[in-house]
Amino acid sequence: MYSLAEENYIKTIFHLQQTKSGAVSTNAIADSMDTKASSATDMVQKLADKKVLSYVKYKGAQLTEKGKKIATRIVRKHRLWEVFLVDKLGFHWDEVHEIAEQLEHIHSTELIKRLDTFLGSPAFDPHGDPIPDEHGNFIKTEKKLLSQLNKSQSGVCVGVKESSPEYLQYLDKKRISIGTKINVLGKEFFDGSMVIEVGRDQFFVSKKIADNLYVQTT
Amino acid sequence: MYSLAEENYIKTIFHLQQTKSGAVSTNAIADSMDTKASSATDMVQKLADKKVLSYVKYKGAQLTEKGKKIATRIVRKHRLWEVFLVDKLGFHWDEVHEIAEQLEHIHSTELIKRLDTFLGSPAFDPHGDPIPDEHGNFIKTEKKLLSQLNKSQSGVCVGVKESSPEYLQYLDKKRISIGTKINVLGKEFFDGSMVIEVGRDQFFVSKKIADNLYVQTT
DNA sequence: GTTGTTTTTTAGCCTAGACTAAAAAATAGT
DNA sequence: ACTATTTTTTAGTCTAGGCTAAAAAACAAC
Repeated sequence: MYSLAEENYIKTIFHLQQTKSGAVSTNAIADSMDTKASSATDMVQKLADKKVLSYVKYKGAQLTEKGKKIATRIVRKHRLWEVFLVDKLGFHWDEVHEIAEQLEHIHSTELIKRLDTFLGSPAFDPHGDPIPDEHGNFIKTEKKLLSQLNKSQSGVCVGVKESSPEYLQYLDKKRISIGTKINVLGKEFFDGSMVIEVGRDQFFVSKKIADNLYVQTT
Repeated sequence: MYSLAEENYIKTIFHLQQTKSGAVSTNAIADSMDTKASSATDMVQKLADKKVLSYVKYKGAQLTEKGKKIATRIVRKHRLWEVFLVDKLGFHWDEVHEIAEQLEHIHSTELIKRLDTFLGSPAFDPHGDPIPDEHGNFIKTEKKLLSQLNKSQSGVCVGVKESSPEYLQYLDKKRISIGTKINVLGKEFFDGSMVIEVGRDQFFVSKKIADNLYVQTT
């Protein structure tokens, strides 16, 4: 069994090594956990003793298979709970992260098995991120920002990057939500603004807006 | 905000002062928390500083109104989660306590409000214990052991005291579950055994069995 | 009321996990 | 290749929450 602190480190390292390849520096860990590098060093050494990760002084840490398994289990729990909060309790997709951060640390494999069944074994969470299965396998999605698409490409909205209430209200007004298909009709290279098609509507979006929306391309 | 340890102490003291009147001794707290009296003393002093309880050295602790409010909120969460686990996820009433012990510490008032609505604002948990409302008020039930009833009295099954799988299987076999009405047809004073009526069935139960079943009398 | 027993508290120590400040290694600039 | 700078680690300290052993208060017995 791992402590709350250990689980949080494992999860953070997992996410960091998803984006950047190679070993993760203690500084990167500390930064993304809002703590100090010295604390990260301590914990990384402790986790190395437990064979959760391999660690070379001054070089950084890398999760072992064991570590990755622990991490995906936590991610699975986090995302299943998010589905629960949105689908069953009616939370908005933007309100659930913090609560799921707490729920992901509940220990009970039986609970997760039953929760998964109760939710209909969803493959994606409300932000469009894939939910690992019991064995830790999950679908790798090609998740891009809307602003990365070019003219006449299209994608399905799967989430937002940094979500303020104002931004979410904007999306509501334009009838964009998870699963909405978006076609890029035109793109202005000068300022990155776009003309997009949503349902029958066609309208202009600034780069700032396109920079905050994640789409899944097929 | 209170730490996990603090919340557990508050909850334990609350339960102890429900059963015994007057101040709760540090020893009683330590016993029911599986810790040492010295640790309980430390924590009780800390909680007294925070005005959660009043504490007189060598005399014991008593929750203040503030403390009781905190405690009932935790109890409310615990029992709502138990309803969720049984009603929605299909757990048996006997399997949920440990998981609810963890879930009761999730912090989010909005979550509890929505969970309550989702569950249909239940008044009782799967063990027959009343669920406090948002303001901490709850129904005081007259909960007795079956063995405390006399001839020709009756009660509704609301829970078990110490539940082993064997005992629960026995109840299943006899078709006794939460809500089952039980009439006492006879009672033997020599050994405390009874003849009871459940539905159309009439049968003999030993004192040991009658000592483990909670009934609510009307 | 003195004495023995039990209960409760105090004093001192331990571990997890955080921190600061200083030392050491790695990296960069010339 | 040699400094200068940045990154990372180490050493030492702090707090929360436990623990043990000893001291102190409360209670019981005569």
